[in-house]
Amino acid sequence: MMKIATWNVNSLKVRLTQVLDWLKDTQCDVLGIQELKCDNEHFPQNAFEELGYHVAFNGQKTYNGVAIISKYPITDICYDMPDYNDIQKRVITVTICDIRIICAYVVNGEAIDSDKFQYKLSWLDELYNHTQNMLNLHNRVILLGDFNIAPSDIDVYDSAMWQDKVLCSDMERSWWTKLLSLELYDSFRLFSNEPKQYTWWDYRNFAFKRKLGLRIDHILISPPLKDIACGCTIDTNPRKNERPSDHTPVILTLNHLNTK
DNA sequence: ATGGCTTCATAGTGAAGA
Repeated sequence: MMKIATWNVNSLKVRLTQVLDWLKDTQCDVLGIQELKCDNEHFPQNAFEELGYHVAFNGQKTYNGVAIISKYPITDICYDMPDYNDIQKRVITVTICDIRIICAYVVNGEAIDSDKFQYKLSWLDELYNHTQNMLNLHNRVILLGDFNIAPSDIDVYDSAMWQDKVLCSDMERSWWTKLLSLELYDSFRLFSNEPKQYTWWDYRNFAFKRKLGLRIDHILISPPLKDIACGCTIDTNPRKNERPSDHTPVILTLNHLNTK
């Protein structure tokens, strides 16, 4: 059994104790983190290594930043997307146990009519190309992270209100469909068709307590991993912490994986 | 209800997140 998770922590500095406690509690093998909001000089490498984890990170001051934490050795680290000139640190790609893992923090996009949305669309095109390249080179591929896309109306607390809004627009959902047509699977939906299964809730208006959320954090897997996937769950417990992240972790479980 | 809350930043008429 191997547990692989994604979690947008919204500042690793603020959330470090919560992340370390969560790793101890869940015994997670691999964790992709987004929104570090810390530069590489301040990444808390020792704290993870003291728990027996390896780390790879791609951070910057103030915003963005991604990392991968692993009980197994990390090799072939690729920072950013090689063919895309982007000062924002949103992607890191590594190999762990012969699985190519892409950890991504997708651009939010602010609003459909904004410049940031145009940046989001071009950025998504580049992530599609990068993922396709990885699939051409590797059989076992995982693309995980904060996608800032709710794939369908059952992933949204008020789909009428969110219709044509950023995170739910036809443009973003078309990209999602195109991405999955590379033969990737939304691992959460392999095991559940239940609506109202969310990974993010607004800090405001008691959104978590009122169950007003979105499912925007995902773990996508290639066919050989689909064959050994035995569960994918959303762990809402960290959202109940004092000073929580607004996102909560998603955990994929794989069976029969040779970790040598 | 164009607000609500949180973080990082600076001391703003804040910016950004989702």
